[in-house]
Amino acid sequence: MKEHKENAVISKATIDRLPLYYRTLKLSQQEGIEIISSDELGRKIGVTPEQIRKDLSAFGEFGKKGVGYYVRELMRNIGEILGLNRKWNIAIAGVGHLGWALANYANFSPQGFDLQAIFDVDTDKIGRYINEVEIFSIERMKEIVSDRDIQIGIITVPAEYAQDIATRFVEAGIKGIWNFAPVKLNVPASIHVVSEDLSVGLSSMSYYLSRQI
Amino acid sequence: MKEHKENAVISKATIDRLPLYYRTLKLSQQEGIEIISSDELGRKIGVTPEQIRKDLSAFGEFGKKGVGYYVRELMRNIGEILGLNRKWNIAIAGVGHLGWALANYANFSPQGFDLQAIFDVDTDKIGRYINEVEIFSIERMKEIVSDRDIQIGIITVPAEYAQDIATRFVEAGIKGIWNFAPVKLNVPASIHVVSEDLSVGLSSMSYYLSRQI
DNA sequence: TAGATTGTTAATCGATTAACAATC
DNA sequence: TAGATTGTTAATCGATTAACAATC
Repeated sequence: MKEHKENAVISKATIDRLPLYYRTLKLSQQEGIEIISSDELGRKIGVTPEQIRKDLSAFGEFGKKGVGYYVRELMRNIGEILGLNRKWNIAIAGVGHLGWALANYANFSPQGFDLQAIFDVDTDKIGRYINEVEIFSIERMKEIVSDRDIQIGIITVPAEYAQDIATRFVEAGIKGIWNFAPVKLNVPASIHVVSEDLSVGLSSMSYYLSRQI
Repeated sequence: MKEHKENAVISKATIDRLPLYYRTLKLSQQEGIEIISSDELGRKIGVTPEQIRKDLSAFGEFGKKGVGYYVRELMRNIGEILGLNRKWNIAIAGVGHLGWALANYANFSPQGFDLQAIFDVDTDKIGRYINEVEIFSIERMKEIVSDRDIQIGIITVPAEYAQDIATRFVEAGIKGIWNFAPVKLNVPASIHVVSEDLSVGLSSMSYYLSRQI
């Protein structure tokens, strides 16, 4: 088997599909499936088999011609590509409804994401715990991000405070931001920002339904 | 001004940017800005001005050459395109952390989305209210979706129940599904599904940070 | 008028799909 | 071996970017 093809630029679309492959493989494994074809995997995910083979080929040769993919092996390979074998320390800023929901989300740790701290400005909330994770004052962000080696910051504060929080996260030494506030964040290019803009989903839904109903 | 160019197929990418334009125009309007150029708008959103002009040109001519776009007018036009002037009745299925957060999300109604009902299986929750919206048994879905003319269903149940809920929503007469469960839903092609797969965001973040740190 | 900025066509870039040789 | 399925190259499709005439 070839090693990873370094140098090749891999499309964002491909990267975004890898987690789907990983998740579906995991489910298949739990069902006791040991070998899966790109056809079968694609059917489960809603992606063409050619797409899957193309995506995977960017990283190596993980299948067996005439046979398919060994579920366990492909899972391990994709997990390695995605860096899921590694532990990431994360922090949430903003304990509103969404921040609270995310802080209670149980599936972070099995995926290697370890919630280390929660930040808020509300003095009523500071000092409390959500699932054994302490809520700290935002003033202590730098100290705690550094002490606990937190690499990823999650922003669930209202839009008007999001840029300030992003800047604080960056100054505290965070490397990636998962942003739920509906604003464009200005951060250095070295910081990786993933934005979840929930308002887009409903509006685009409205567009499509308008033309139909 | 031309009317909407019917027949033209508009890319999903374009549709997904319209809500960003709309939101940014709204903010600009609140700041008292009356005219905005594609350049300025693009700078605020993080999109090229050419992209904006191209996107808008699919629907008509909304600007004034040499001047820019009248904020109020462009907002009204995009709102109309997105169907935001219309009222949509929505329902949430699943009062977990995320469902609860969404049920408490205050910004639905100003955007024209009216939460009419919440569904759950938990008898402790049924009969209670979240922000004056009642939680009903899932058994009553058909009746309530029909009575209240609910067009959009939001799925925030655990992955293993999502398909069942989707099927029930469809049978109840819903036209669109906003799905937060990490599964591919099998529904008739006429049903518009928007999926928010939150697990993808963190995993892709992990990919990019792995190569960097 | 001169400068600015739109709307649109053409060029480029990127991603998906099709086809098929390789091979298990 | 024959059938199945991968990995990859080529073809197609779609989306973005560049360029510029139109015009306010």
